Amino acid sequence: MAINISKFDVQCADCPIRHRAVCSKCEVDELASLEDMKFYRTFEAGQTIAWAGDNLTFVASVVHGVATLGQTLEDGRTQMLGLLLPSDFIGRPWRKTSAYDVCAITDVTLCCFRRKPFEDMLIRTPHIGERLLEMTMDELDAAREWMLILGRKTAREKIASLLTIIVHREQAPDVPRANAPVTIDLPLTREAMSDYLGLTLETVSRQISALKREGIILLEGKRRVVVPDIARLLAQTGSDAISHL
Amino acid sequence: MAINISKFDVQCADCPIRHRAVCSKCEVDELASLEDMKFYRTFEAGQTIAWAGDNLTFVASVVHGVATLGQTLEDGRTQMLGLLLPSDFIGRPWRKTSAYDVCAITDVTLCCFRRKPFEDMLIRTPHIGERLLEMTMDELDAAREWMLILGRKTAREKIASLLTIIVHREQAPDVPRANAPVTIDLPLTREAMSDYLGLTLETVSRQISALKREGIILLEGKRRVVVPDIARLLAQTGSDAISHL
DNA sequence: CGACATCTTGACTACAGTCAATACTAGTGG
DNA sequence: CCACTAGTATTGACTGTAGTCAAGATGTCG
Repeated sequence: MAINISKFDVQCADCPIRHRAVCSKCEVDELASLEDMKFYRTFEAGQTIAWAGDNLTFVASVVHGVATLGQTLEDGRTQMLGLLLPSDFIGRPWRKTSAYDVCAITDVTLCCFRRKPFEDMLIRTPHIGERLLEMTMDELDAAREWMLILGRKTAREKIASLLTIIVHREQAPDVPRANAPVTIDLPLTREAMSDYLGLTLETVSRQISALKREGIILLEGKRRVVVPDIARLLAQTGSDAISHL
Repeated sequence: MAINISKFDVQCADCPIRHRAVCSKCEVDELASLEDMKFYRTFEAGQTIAWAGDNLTFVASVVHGVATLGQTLEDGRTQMLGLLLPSDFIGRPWRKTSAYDVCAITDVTLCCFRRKPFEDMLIRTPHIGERLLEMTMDELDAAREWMLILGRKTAREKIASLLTIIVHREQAPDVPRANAPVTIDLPLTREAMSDYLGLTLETVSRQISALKREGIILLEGKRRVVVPDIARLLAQTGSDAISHL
């Protein structure tokens, strides 16, 4: 597992996730402390960042790229537990090992902090803890929304829900414009979608074909989806309101 | 919805959840502030504490009893998202409405704080925020464990997992004794179990009957379960390690 | 005892899983 | 440039698990 340590010396002030990551509430002096501690790591698409149970000596923010959080049963069944996008946080303070598998699905850059110094900083710097609390609560809401999808929705509803969630994330939520067509690039293979939704990849494929056949979505290539009318897609999700991640 | 405001004036020092709840890290002076703010509320078994979308003017700790966190699709399908046991926290600071249905399944006593003063206190008192962060992270881990159960396990594995989790909670985790028989009282009806596991109540009933037929569990009445050999039950869960809630 | 909740069991159905063949796409090397 | 391969996606035929509908059993409380 080759790990590239790339020290760009990106200034926090210029950081693309400065205003959303765990550091977003920090004052200039606090940011300076973090700046001293931080180091970058990059992972290639497909690389595993950590296996469940691995020692994790750092915590980190995703700067670029997409990673997944997942868990595996001994017979190989896997369930994806979350998508990690830029500004999302990896690791848990005061816990030595990773509870989940973390995999880079695109090339990923992490802004890392060794765990112990970060924990000390967390105690000394309430702004970090406050932001981490907010982010953790958002994750919890997202996880609970997924529980409803996993436990109670049909295959078709699951696919529609996933697409809806991705639409809401890609298109910044500021403009809730009526029914202009929306194009999304799926960052996921059919198999990754199936791991996310608790389905098989064949079922995912069939449901996507069905939605296409009915004109609810259009495909441009395999990974690019056009939604001509979001309302029609929403009607397939089984619930009117889908929120975040 | 009759709400009883019972002002026992229980001293925090004597509180049964003093050392596990959101206040557990507080110093005496901090505790005194909380003591000034708090008020008790009780709900009868079966009562709804809040519906999803309701205005929630308070946050609270569960002192006595068991409540559930759930979500409902418009056609009536419901998914339980968590069990709230004594010391668990209800509500989310800085959010005005409840994101979920909260129902008392036994008589419940809550230690409540009006939201706004609690938010102010949270900023002034890092000890509270630290504890709330810990608790939220635990909830997140529990929710993610459930995602795996909901998404990837068979009906039989789901039932075995639920029983295992309840065993681990009832029996304090201190004694990991080998294979002494364990008795548990289910706080849940078959329907509640089905809502938890994303199954129908008929399937729950059938699987429990099957486990009984095979001698993996014994029933004393409908709600009391004896597990003669935990290892055999664990072997039915599909995963070797089940952690918490 | 009767009324109502809850639970169990059976017969049948349907949705999604499994296994397998085929198609599409992109990348590699002759 | 084309042939070959490997990874990804689609589709079909069949199976099996859990859902649905319904009857009856058990249990609890007035």
